[in-house]
Amino acid sequence: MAQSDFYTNIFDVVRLIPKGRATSYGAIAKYLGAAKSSRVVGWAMNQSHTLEDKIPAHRVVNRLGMLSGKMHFATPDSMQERLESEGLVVKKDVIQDWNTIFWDPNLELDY
DNA sequence: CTCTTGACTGGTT
DNA sequence: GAACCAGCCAAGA
Repeated sequence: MAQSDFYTNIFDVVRLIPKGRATSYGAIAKYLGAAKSSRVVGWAMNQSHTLEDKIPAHRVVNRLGMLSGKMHFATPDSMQERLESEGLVVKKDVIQDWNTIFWDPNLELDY
């Protein structure tokens, strides 16, 4: 692979996020066995826009359900727009009912 | 090669 | 409860 396996795994998990749900950087990192490398997950998202295969990075937010990376999208509003179009409720850059929307790969997926 | 920064998180103060 | 600090890892200057 061009990128390290860690990066590939990150993108793979993000693509598996069901529509109408979202997860956090830490959850992905933890799923990959690197709970303390959440920053790298964020960095991977930053790289995602350079990839040929675009990934639903808008479904990945910080642990508070806040759209921390919205400013890195083409337009800051595109992230919220996408989430809302998928049935999520976003208010003030924060996903409402985050506890319900949260999709934990550690619970939903299995190696 | 060294230093800084960052789409994070958890623990302290 | 907001603010600050430390750890972790990759990329850019």
